[in-house]
Amino acid sequence: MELAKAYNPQEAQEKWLKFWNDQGYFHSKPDSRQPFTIVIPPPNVTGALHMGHALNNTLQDVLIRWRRMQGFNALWIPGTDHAGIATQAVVERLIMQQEKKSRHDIGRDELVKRIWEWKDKYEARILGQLRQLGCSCDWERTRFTLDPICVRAVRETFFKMFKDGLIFRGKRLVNWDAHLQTSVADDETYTEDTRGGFWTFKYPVTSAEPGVSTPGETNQNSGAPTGGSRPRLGESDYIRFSTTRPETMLGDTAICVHPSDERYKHLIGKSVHIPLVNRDIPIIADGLLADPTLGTGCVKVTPAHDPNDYACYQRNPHIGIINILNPDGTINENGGKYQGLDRYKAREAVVADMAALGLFEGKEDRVIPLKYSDRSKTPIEPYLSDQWFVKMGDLEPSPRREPGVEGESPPANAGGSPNAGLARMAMEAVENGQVTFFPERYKNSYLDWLAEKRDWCISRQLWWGHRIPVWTKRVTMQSAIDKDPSVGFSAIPFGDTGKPDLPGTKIKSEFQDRLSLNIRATEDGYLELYYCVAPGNDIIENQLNDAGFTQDPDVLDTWFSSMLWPHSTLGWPEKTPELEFYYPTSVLVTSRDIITLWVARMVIAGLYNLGNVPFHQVYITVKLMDGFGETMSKSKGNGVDPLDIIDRYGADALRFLVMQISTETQDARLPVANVCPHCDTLVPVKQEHMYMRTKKLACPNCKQPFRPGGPWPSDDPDLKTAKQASERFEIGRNFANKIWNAARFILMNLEGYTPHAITPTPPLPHQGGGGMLALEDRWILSRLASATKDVTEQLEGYRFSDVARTLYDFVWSEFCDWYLEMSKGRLKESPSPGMSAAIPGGQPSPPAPLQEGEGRKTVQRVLVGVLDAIVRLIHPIMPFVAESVWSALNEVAFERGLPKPDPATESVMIAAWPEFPADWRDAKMETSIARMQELVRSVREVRNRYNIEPKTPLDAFVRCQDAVAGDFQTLTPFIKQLAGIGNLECGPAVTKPPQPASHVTPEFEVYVSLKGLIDPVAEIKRLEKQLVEKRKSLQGAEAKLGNANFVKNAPAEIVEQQRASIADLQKQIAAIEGNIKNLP
RNA sequence: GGGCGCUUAGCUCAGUUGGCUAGAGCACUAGCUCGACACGCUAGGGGUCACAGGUUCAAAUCCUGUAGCGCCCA
Repeated sequence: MELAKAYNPQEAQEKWLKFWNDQGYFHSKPDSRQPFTIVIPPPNVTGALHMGHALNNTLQDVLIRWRRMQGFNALWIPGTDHAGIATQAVVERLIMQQEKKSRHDIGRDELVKRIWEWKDKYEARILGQLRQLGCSCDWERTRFTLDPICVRAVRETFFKMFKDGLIFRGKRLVNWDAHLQTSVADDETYTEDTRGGFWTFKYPVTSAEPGVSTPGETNQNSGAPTGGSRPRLGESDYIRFSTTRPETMLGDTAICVHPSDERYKHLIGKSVHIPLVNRDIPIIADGLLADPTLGTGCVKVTPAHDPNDYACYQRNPHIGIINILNPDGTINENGGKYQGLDRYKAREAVVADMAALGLFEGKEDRVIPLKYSDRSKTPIEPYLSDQWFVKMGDLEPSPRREPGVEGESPPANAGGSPNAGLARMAMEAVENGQVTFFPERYKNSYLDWLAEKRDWCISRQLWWGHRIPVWTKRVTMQSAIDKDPSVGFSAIPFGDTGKPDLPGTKIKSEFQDRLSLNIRATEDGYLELYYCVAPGNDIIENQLNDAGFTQDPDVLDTWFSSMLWPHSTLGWPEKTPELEFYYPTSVLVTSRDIITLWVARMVIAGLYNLGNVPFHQVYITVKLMDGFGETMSKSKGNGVDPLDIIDRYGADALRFLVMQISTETQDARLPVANVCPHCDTLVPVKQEHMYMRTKKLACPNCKQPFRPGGPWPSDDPDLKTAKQASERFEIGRNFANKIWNAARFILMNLEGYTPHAITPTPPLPHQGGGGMLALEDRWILSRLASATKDVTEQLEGYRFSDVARTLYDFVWSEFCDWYLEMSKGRLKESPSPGMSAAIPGGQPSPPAPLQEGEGRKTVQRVLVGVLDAIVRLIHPIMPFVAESVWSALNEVAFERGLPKPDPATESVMIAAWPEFPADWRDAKMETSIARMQELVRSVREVRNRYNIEPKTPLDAFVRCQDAVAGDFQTLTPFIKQLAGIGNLECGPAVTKPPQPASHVTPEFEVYVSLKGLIDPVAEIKRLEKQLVEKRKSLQGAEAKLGNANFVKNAPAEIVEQQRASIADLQKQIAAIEGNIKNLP
């Protein structure tokens, strides 16, 4: 049988993807095996997958394929995430580009419809990419965070939390995107240095004490004069301050100084006048906000529009809080005459008016760090608004719950501490080892973040997502007490007492598992009623609508649905067989930047909903950087498309690289190159090529121009754009080809193969008729057993990079470089027995019981057996080349395997993971071969040094002890073959040829006869260089042994090692010196 | 400001709990079509382990500090 000369990844991918899929290997259902489960971190449907996804998903597939082979019932659930704001923003931008319409122009229903269309397209694309990578996901179980099963889980969780008092309404300063008119999370913003201004103003100090104002009063009174009479002021009666946002003066509610600042001590408690809105505000002392060393030492306080000022307000609530912005970024009614102006227009107007009043002191141009919305690329405004929160802190001693209700269970308390809140519960799961992190250090980020127990703002002012299942109505206190029919109470199942007392209003018992009520009194004397409806109660929802309640327009933070992913995908809240069998999942593979946002919340949700952690292990992947240590992104133009890589190098190559770079560090660099669209040359990406800064680049090879990769808005018909790649993928491509060709060689030599048991134990000579194992056979089996054990342990410890290296070294440097070469003699011997190495070490070879071609048969079995094991071991990493070789083997060596041959499975995917007895490993054997390798290398080195034709045989004389000579004699056929030796003599009494090239090792000295070819001067020079090195080592070793402390303190074996090395070195030095003397 | 990581050959990285003369791949140099593989074979050159102290018989490895790069949190 003969394979193609080179491995063709595309052909293999096409063939085996279809085969695996048709065979249904990816599908899992509960059975009697032990489960091994992974849920995919659902990629956002925002766009296509990038290299980071490829990395993450490759590792998951490696784990799944490996565990499946180990006999686990392996399930990998795929799916995608609706990714709230990210997706909505992308689609809104598209609609704006194509139709010049905003979301308000097309309306909520239409926008949501358009986003679904986008989602369908990108979901298909993403899942297709995963398939191309070879991911063995159970596609029949594909989920989407907005599909009905997930919707139900979200509503169930929300209802449960609402009922448990864990969800509450509160005012918070949020990042407001005035363009998209929504709040955005911190991670959806970025900070950029922006040219701005730094204005200095002064406020006149008034003598009167300011009245204490509440927010409500302040709002209503804004614009009305307060503070009484104001006498004329001197210069010392002003307070000077600076700001980068003058328009926020409209919302100032205090001036703040440091309590220890002598300049202002006498003013604390007095007030200043804001002429723009004709309002007096107090001068307060707050050591946390004011810094006496900066500027004037005074700062204005605008609680509603600055996070630090808001914190100051929380410490000093009496100063009040005034919101001056409308959602669209214009000034609202609290801005007096500036109402309706855009905030930037208002800024100009404020500065002009202050100048006109003589209160403007000057402006300095300054570069300031400004927060931008990642979605709209417009500046963020800190903005005060009503939001829904999840309470993260510990619970009150008596958790707020409706009294007397049966079946009510407190939040799962898996951590064990009484009254542990959500954050505490999740911390305990990690502290007590129910969840472990790899690498371990990441548990610190998790614990530190949870320890803050900050409440989680879960509402988003978006249209794309899970709509908040709360119906609201604002009523007067009296109408509530009167159960006024006009406010719709007749439709609502209010409690048995007939009166909504505050708080803790009861709901009629028959509605308790469907409805939960929260009532909030407003500052202006109204009641706000919030009904949360459990899923599947459309009738109640309609009743609420009919009674004039409105559903909250906001949607939930995307992470609220993502946190349920490990159990919602399995059908929760239904008690499905899948949930029973696969939950908790085995491991989560994800990136470090969402440890807090996602991992922690999944633990919370798992514990809260099911009383059990969602996974036992968390593996945090490295983060991919480009060659300059910058994060990769499409917008920079240094991103690599995984499909381009698969096209160019093959999926196996991509996967191998991923393994290789997955070390325990946190970053991995991947230098990126532009691929010349004309001649396919790789041109390294330089930093000046990024961000579309270079429009045109000349190929250094073909000199033709092209455009470097980047987020170009459109194609250029005249200038082709480069795809991107990296030559680092070549190692994986080459490795796949190497495996392929090793298989090709073996398959070409399998004629007459017969299966038979192969085992290096019990020791020789006979294997019950299975043929005699030669030394090299036992050696490769020893190495195989060792590599297999290492790989298994490395996978268990998530040491992916080590796995790649172990396999690469074993397959390439041991199996191919040495064993395959050594096998060639016996393969040629057919049909009569010939060259084969018996066991060295003085044991006489048994009388040859060999039948015709027995050596060939044995080596065929070993070759097939080891190749079979290699293919299994490599399969999780490089499934396509593995399956290709497996299927080829199935044609000619269907019965195979170590130690006993068995009929092969039809796919390597479902073959068993190899495991070999520990006693296959034989250190003595490995030493013999290593010594032989050194001998061969030293002769080759001589040949290369003197530029002697490979075909010219060399005579070699090896001086060594009898035991070593015995080994060499046994291995003579290989030594001659591999080093190109004509005559080989070895033993203690071997005489040196005249003028030899020499090589000295601790165990033997080689002399290669060069018959006058030698260059004595060069040879002496080389030997002297070696002498210097050896003497230096000798000195070092002698110094150590001369140190009494070393002999006293170091372990005996280390001391012994040094002694032995001194003896070796002395011997070698003497030999080299002798060799120099012998040269003329 | 707090936390984490990185700095080893021209490049990308290994280097287990300190212990022989610090390794690999790519790149470089020289030589190879002997039927597995030029995506290859053979050999070679190339490193003051960021810097400065300290602990130790012994430091790339442990400790302290400095510098640079990067990430996370505030």
